[in-house]
Amino acid sequence: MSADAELSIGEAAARSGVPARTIRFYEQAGIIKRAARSLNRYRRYSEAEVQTLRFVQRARALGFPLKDIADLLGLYRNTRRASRDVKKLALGHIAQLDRKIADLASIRSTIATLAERCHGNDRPACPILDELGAPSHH
Amino acid sequence: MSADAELSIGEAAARSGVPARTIRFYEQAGIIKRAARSLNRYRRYSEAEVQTLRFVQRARALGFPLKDIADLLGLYRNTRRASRDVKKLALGHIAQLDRKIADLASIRSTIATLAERCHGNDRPACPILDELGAPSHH
DNA sequence: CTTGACCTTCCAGCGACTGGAAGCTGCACA
DNA sequence: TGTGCAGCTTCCAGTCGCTGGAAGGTCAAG
Repeated sequence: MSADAELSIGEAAARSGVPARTIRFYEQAGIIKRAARSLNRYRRYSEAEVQTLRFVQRARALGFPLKDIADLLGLYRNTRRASRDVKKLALGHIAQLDRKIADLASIRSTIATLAERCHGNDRPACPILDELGAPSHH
Repeated sequence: MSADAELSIGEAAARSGVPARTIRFYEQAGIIKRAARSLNRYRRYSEAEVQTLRFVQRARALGFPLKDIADLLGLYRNTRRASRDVKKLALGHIAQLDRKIADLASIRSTIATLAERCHGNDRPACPILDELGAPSHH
């Protein structure tokens, strides 16, 4: 039950994998609570807070925006949450990802087609530039 | 051969599809040249400049960063360019896109797996939060 | 003569950091 | 005791590609 705050920000960074600067940023951004301070005004962290930092880090690695992560943390800490709410956030994020992937794939395919048709030699003729400069042929 | 600068920024915006604000931004960012001004200091655009704006717009729609677009515009205007240089830019961009798409797809798959295992009901048990909060099981 | 649409400039914010500057603090070593 | 350096503090600025707002000048119509 030790809620002791024994770690410096650098130690919390090392243990959590979140850079010290980013920890300060998350505090400033309101994602995590203001850290406790020791007499010299240095931030102090408990293992529980390191745990929270790891949570944030994993959620970021899954591409969740910080706003969603704040919500996820709230749900995480709320033992009376409904898993429905968590799933809703996840599915929303998946939908976002699908949209982005589809956009990028479409772009990729367009450029790839153009690039295939470009000789890529020392002469100027180039279907890529032709397409970009096309006088509104649609 | 008319290099007449007869259009206001609003008209150039309407003809090119690039918002007036964005045209000013492109000028400020050095993507396009400083526009000519009429007596009242309003910007004036020729059809050729509208053409350039469309070029930028199409390149943006293909996800090229503005830096690359500046280069592409240079190549576009240089009739002695080598198509090799254009293709190189395009292939570099494709590589970028592929990396991004792979990242997003991997994330998507991870979240989807987690979400499938989440009941999404009114009870708190949730594999998504379990995974995010896992105490460094690796 | 006033209204309203257009144009001008500059400043700020988005998201999620990251880097730098300037200044304290703490600890090891001579 | 000094000295050096790592680590901590704060705040400001930059990234990328816009977009919004404020405060003001200009112009044509009613």
